[in-house]
Amino acid sequence: MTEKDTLMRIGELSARTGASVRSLRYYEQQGLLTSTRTTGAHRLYTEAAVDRVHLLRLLYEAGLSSDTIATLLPCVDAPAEKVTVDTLDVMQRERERINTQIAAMLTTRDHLDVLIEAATGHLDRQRDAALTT
Amino acid sequence: MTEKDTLMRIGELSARTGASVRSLRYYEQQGLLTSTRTTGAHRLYTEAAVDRVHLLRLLYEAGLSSDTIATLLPCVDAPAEKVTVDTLDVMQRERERINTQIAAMLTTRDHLDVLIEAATGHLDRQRDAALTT
DNA sequence: GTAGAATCTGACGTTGATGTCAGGTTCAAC
DNA sequence: GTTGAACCTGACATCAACGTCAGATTCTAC
Repeated sequence: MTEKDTLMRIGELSARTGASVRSLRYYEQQGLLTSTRTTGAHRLYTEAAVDRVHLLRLLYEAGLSSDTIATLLPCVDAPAEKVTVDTLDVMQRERERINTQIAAMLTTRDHLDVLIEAATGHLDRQRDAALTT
Repeated sequence: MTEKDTLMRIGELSARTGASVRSLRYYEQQGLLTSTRTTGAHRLYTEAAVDRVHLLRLLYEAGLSSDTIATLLPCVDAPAEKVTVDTLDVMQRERERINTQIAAMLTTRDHLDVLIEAATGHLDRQRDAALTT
């Protein structure tokens, strides 16, 4: 058995992932995270849960919704068994959404760079003027 | 005068930008969009409003909030007059946020590519099996 | 001047991920 | 067995960018 069985409770998982306890419970409620339970109904997580939560955070940060993640996770876990034309469609739509949003962010970042350049220049001149007064 | 004075009303601006009428009023309420008014209080927009709305949509799509946009717009309009250390800070924070989110989206897109590859392969095999039955 | 389309303001509804609080239970250590 | 920390469920709160609806007013064309 490779089962090290080093189970942790929700507080530790929260500390190790940065996700709030509330969020972890929410993820479970959305079917994105599983846990075994203690006889007293306290949640127990394996080491693998840490990676799973990190994956969830990544996908959330990339703008995926809980629903979308719930649709795609089976494909992540069961490499090919759970794939349907619908899930493939979700993947491709999401990929498109990400592409357009990346484009918007790149353009916006360029705009910000111009603004930052102008702003630092302006503030530098202001500071110089103040120093020579 | 270069004032062509081809003013348009909110319905036309909506049609030309893709933003809903509701959104345009909301933008104005947030101080992101200005309009003159007809004697009967109907909004009138110049051609420049089209570009402004497109800019707003871009910034929203890049994840900026109304508040952030409201802070930065003066810097866009008055190249250097309205810049303070605070606005510069907002710009830099927003740039950082965009960078980390782009990173998340790139990683997620890579994951999706792997999934899509596996999925198309699996579905192709399924289809082939069905055809040869 | 009248009809019908467009617009106005104001207010309440929605959605999704999470915060927060209440009241009760369980766990770990002593 | 007692205590204090951690945990449980359930419920309501939040926030932002809208949607939507109501009731009134204005514009445009005839």
